[in-house]
Amino acid sequence: MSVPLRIDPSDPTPPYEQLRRQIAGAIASGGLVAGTRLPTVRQLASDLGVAAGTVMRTYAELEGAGMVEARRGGGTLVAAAATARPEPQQNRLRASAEAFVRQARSEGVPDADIIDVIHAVLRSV
Amino acid sequence: MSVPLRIDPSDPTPPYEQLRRQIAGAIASGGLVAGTRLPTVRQLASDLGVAAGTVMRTYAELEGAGMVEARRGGGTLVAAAATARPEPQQNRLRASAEAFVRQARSEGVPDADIIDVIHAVLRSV
Amino acid sequence: MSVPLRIDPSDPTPPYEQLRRQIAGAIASGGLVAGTRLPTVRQLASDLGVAAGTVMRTYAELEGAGMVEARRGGGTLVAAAATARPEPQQNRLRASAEAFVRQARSEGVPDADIIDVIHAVLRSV
Amino acid sequence: MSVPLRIDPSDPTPPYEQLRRQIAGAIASGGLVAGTRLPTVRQLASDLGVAAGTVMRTYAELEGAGMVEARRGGGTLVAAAATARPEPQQNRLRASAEAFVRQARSEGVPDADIIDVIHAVLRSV
DNA sequence: GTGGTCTAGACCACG
DNA sequence: GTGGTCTAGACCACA
Repeated sequence: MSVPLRIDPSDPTPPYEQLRRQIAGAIASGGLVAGTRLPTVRQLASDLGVAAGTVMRTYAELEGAGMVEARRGGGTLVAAAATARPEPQQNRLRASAEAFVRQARSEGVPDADIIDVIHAVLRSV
Repeated sequence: MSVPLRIDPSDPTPPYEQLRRQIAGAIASGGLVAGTRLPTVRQLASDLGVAAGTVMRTYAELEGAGMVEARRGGGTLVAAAATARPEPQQNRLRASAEAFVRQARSEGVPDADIIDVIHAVLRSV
Repeated sequence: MSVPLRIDPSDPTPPYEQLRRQIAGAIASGGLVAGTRLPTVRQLASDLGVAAGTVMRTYAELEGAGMVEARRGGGTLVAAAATARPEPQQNRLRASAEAFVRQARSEGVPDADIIDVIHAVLRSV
Repeated sequence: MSVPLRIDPSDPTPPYEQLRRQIAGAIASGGLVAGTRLPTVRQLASDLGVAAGTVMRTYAELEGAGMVEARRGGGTLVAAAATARPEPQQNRLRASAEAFVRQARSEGVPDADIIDVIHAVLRSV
């Protein structure tokens, strides 16, 4: 299961932070387990269309938080120490749902519409 | 039940945007109903310890999104038509919903549980 | 042929709006074509003798209207899709056009002359 | 031929100035001839949904410019001195067309669309 | 160097 | 008193 990363240029939250949250979230929720190798700085930068410095900063912050370990001579790995054991799927599902709901509400979508769109998607996808 | 607004200085998301999301979320979730009067710009600014211009910008963005209505000399009110929303967001909402649903299904979560968790989150968040 | 921008201090219309109209007009009329790079915020500010924030606001509003695209570290460009415009304005445009046409007709101006004068103005203004 | 006055709350130009321009324009173009009596301050204020002070300021500015004369004991008249003789309709038509085009462009409407909407209106009205 | 945000205080328009 | 704008300068994120 790959972890899809993307940055929204119209979001005032700086790109390095958008990225940090997504990766941190994936680690905390067990989507990324200890020892997993993260993409190269340059690789990820070009994938996302951002400057290398932006990705570097993201990795640096994650390392500062102990969630990631930079190996001398190449490669950034998800840290063993601070990593979460894969949690029961219920919690991950819940976390995803919360993220989705929060975002929708922040865009002014009323609760009723949130429910509607979920039903619509379940029907169509 | 008043709506608690707060700013996290350690969050790289700019204060005006943190505020915007909280108010937008409160309106979308029904925590703030149409016609409710928001705190005055200067009042809220001094409560939060930020400059008046910061709150002004938050209100301005909400007004631009049609969620709020500012009256000169009067205050700032939650807009009556705070539900009708333009196209673009509908598409983004749909895309987010699809991503969420796909992920859940890929983990074997039954549709009924997807709906349940959304309702649970709407109630609790 | 460069586009002369100027601010009239004696005009009660706020400077950021005077500027916005001039640039928007230039784009709409084709005086500024897609991809053209606008002056930097600080450059234009010092040229006009206003604070940088004033120009920033102008650019921000233009970006919100989709007429301009700002790139961090790069400059501010005339947007490629500077033509696709949302609904509401179409209605306002239509209303203005109807008012204009009604007035002209009520004075006995033939349709052909109405068209002629519009073309003449588009050429000269 | 009545002169339609309206204020646009979403226009950053202050209401007293929006009003001033419309009346001044009507006088200059001959739409309002010398001696014509303007509406009462209170009357106009309630018609437009603005405060009386706003209309008072408008009238005061027009009087300062000599375009209008306040009569002791009631009534504001279009001044004889500075008033324009009714101009040939060609010029008035042209002035209206220019105002329409400027507004449309300031909203980002491309020239082609301006022409289109005029044709559409001519067909439908 | 370029866009973007924040501040602190001043002044204006409106009710 | 309430919203809205401007200034002047500082600091941040990005390329």
